[in-house]
Amino acid sequence: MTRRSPAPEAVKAWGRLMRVSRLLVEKTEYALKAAGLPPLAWYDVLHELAEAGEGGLRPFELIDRVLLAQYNVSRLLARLEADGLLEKLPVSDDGRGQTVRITPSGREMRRRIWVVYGASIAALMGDKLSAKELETLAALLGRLRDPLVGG
Amino acid sequence: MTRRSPAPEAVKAWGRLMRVSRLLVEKTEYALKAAGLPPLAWYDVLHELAEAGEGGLRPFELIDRVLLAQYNVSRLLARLEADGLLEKLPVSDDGRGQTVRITPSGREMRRRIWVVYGASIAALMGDKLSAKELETLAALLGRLRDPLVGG
DNA sequence: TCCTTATCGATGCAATTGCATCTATATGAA
DNA sequence: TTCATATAGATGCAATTGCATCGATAAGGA
Repeated sequence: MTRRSPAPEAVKAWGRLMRVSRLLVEKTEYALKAAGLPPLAWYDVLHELAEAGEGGLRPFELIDRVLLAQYNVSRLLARLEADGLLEKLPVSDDGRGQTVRITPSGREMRRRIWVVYGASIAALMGDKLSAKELETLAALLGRLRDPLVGG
Repeated sequence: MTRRSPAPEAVKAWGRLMRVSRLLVEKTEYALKAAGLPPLAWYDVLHELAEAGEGGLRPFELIDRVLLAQYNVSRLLARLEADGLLEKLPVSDDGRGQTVRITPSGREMRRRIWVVYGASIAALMGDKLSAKELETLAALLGRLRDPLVGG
């Protein structure tokens, strides 16, 4: 990390990015709460587990995907398990680990969250920019990802 | 909030926005921590207070500007005050409130944080996109702000 | 004036997060 | 095998956040 000072355009874009992302998260979390649903992080985990299918995922695989710290994943999984949304299975070839698999309730919860979450995305992004603009935005944001991060 | 489901472009842009903003915040917070400096939220407050000048700001004015909940601002100000970075003054025409003013130490701390924060912005945004692209990004993000929010 | 309601800011308590560390198993070198 | 090191995941404890509410002052109508 060099010690140069940033271009004014960079500062402006940074400020907008920080402010807008927080605003959108806040509004979405609020909508979920108002609907009596759990927070976004739960959706992220359920989404990844649903994608992973019956084979499930190891917690350490989840860590990369959901961008949470190890201890946060550990505790989040414990909460989801307590709610019956996923199950932890021992993994045969590694006694340290476990495999986490989504349950039918978990899939149902994911679906219920998506009704509100998806609507929030539609209202907060889809209604504000055209498809072309959304693609431009996604492309520009993609260039800000760490080169080490694929996808 | 309608119950429509979002366009694929909206979902993709949303995902990028969520992921990139978290990634950039994380990297910046890490850089600050590594330099023995306080978190970004401290900078935000010190920045606003520095802009406000000797007249200071009322806490409720700060709430809009830094996009934090009232109780978070209340406690954040208490921490900054405990560190001597700001002072709270009674306000003559409103017995309920106070005015918060930055101290010289506060200005110095703001400057020190900016060395690292600014460098982080330069590295994470300035180096990744051209000035023109940064302007496009800022303009698109600007359109995502709530219409109620000015600026 | 009196009373009701609104606003400003603080705070008790529970939940969550961050940090450091722990236990247990795996891996790899000697 | 044996020991040192690395990795998977959990957890004790402190700090922070979120929620609800409080105390105090203001504002506005009867």
